[in-house]
Amino acid sequence: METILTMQQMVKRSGVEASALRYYESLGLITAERSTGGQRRFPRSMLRRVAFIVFAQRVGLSLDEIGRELARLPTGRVPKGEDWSRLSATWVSRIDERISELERLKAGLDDCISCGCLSLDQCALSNPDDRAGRLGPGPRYWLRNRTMSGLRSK
Amino acid sequence: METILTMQQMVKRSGVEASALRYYESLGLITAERSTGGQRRFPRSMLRRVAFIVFAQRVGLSLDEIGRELARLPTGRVPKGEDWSRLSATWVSRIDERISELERLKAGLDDCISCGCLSLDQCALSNPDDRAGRLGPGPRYWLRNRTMSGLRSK
DNA sequence: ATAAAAGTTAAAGTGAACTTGAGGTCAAGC
DNA sequence: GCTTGACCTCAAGTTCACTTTAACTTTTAT
Repeated sequence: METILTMQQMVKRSGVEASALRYYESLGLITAERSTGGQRRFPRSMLRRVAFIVFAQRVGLSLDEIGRELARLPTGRVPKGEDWSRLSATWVSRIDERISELERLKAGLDDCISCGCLSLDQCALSNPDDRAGRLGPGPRYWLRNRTMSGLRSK
Repeated sequence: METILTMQQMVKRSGVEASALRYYESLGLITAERSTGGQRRFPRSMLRRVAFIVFAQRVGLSLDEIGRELARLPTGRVPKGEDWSRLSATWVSRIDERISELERLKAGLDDCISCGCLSLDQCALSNPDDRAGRLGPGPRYWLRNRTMSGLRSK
């Protein structure tokens, strides 16, 4: 178990491509030391940071949000388990929200799609007012807020 | 209840912006008659088609997939409730998959993030091999397949 | 008859999260 | 010492699902 990893080792162990890791570094989500020749040398702790990023993305956070979360980690020392779990504590409600939306959609498959109510006027699931109220400027944003990221609405 | 709708009426009743409706038409997801002057005139049945599109997006399908679904509708007659529900029948399993992923993520918040296992090597939730096997060419696609659209894997 | 509102097209722009390419440098093994 | 594979930077390209803009034409209401 080396305590310092090269780019390739990071890629292998995290499953995240080099280009993505460089991109994350450019956003300040991760950091790396440099060899005398200017190549990246990652402390092992970065592996966990990358894991957190991947995990958070699956939960539905944008890299921007992830950056803000990571900023709340203690500086100057390697974060401990409890530091990480403090961050992810707020995710549970987001996950629950998205799950319940999916449950509603599932229920709506029969109730709403197969019956005549999918005229958009009467259906609670795809009610334009409902949508307009909750979702702001159109389906693009609505999708970003509700389906794609799924958990970003507040 | 007019049987033919103008653009504005479509927008009002569907909650989907005119630019999006034009875009959908350009993709062949919806169609429209034209007035003598070249303006779009939508049959009422298009409202339901748009509703289906919106619904399907919430479930997590891409417009491309939605197009393929819509292609399975009967041509030559206005689709009935059962036609629609036949299409959406396959979604239930996709929704269930995504829900159970979210459940796993939720469980992982404590099990995986806060403990030491989030070194990516031992953790089943963010195991690179697991990911690599399921997700193909990297996190970008992985995110498309699993988080963003959530339900597209087969 | 005319003004205002609504609609048209085609092309370019947007934002997120990367990826790709060009043109070079670094490090390890023989 | 040299080759080979890994690595570097910076800029531009990609995908998706739209939106915006510009320059015009239709429809509707007065």
